[in-house]
Amino acid sequence: MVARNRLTPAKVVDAALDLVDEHGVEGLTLAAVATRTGVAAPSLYKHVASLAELRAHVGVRVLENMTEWFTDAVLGLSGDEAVTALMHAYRAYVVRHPKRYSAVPVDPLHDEIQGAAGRKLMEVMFATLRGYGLEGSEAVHATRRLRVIVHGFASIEAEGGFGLPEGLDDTYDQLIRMYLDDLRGKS
Amino acid sequence: MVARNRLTPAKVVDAALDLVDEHGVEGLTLAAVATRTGVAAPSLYKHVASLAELRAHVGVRVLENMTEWFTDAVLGLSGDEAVTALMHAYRAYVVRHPKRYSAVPVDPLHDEIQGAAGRKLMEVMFATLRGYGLEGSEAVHATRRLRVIVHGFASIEAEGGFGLPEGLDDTYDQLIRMYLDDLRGKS
DNA sequence: CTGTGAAGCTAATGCCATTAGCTTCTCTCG
DNA sequence: CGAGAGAAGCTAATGGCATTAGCTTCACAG
Repeated sequence: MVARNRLTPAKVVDAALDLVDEHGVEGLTLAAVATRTGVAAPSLYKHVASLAELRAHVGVRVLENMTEWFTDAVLGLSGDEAVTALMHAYRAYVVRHPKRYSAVPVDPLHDEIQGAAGRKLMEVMFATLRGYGLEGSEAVHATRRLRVIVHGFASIEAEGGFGLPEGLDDTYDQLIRMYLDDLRGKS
Repeated sequence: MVARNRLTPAKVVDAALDLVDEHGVEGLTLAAVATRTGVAAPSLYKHVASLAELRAHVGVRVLENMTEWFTDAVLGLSGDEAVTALMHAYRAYVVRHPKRYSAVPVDPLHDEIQGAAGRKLMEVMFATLRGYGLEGSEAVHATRRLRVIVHGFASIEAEGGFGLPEGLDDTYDQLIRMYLDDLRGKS
């Protein structure tokens, strides 16, 4: 029998993610996680090596969540439809969880803990561009351009960086069209 | 006569900016600024209200610096030449000062301290697009798209977010061309 | 020559992460 | 059934940091 109220690394990350969603990255503190999980702060070290590591695991959780969400969004679609769906899904995720998105480091690829999760997310983007007949570095460039657009827009919107939210839907539609035209123009 | 070794708010921000450049935002601590300015930590409060305020002032400094740099870059140019110069200047600034760029909040527009500096920077972008005959909200959208691209690329590059730096120049050139084509297509 | 205000200092508080070392509980194996 | 080992939790202690309070000093103005 597994004990009932036992804390696990997963539960610690759950609590941490909730804190990030509610109060942003600055709100993620071991003291707060301890309170929320009903445990003394030093006890957390039985499940997590440090605050830094906990932050990394939260990042993994978010990256995996995004990957799942985006995969669902593009399943069964291809070409412009798939790209459009992916871009809308990306924005929708960030609008729904703005603080969470701001907490994910932009450079997960070289991180020991987050590397795999980051690469999987990139894979989804890369795969979505299949069918455009891009070869070698062309595909890499196209993926990068896509990432620049979705991340650029999302990170600004997540932090309220556009003045008024007036017409943001239009701006995003224009970005999507710009990207699709660009893909087409290079074929 | 003004005393020689007197600390001033400006000197405090100087030291803070150096710390950010060297060790990133996390490295910006009042204790470190105190050491670097040769003063006891509490003495800083004679010049700065809090660590948060100091961070905001560092942000202002960077925004002003960027504005100056970009203004120089586009002076005397117009149309595609001006846009290209602005985009290259943006990337060049961030490559030269990556940690500094990461320290600037993405939402300076609504901040009491940084609002004016943020708006001036946006003004430069907006003005660079003069001459394309964009009317009303068209100009707003075009400015936003430009910002999305330059910020998206720069923030990823600044944190080493692209896998290898292979071919990043090409990727950026493609983004510039994409944006220019987009501007042209809408005229 | 004096006194006032700014700039600096030391002492103290409180929050947080992290470490050390002890206790307790649970499951496994004899 | 009965240890005993290992995991998970706890309290106490340390050290870094921001911030506040209240004192001292010093340059300058009158």
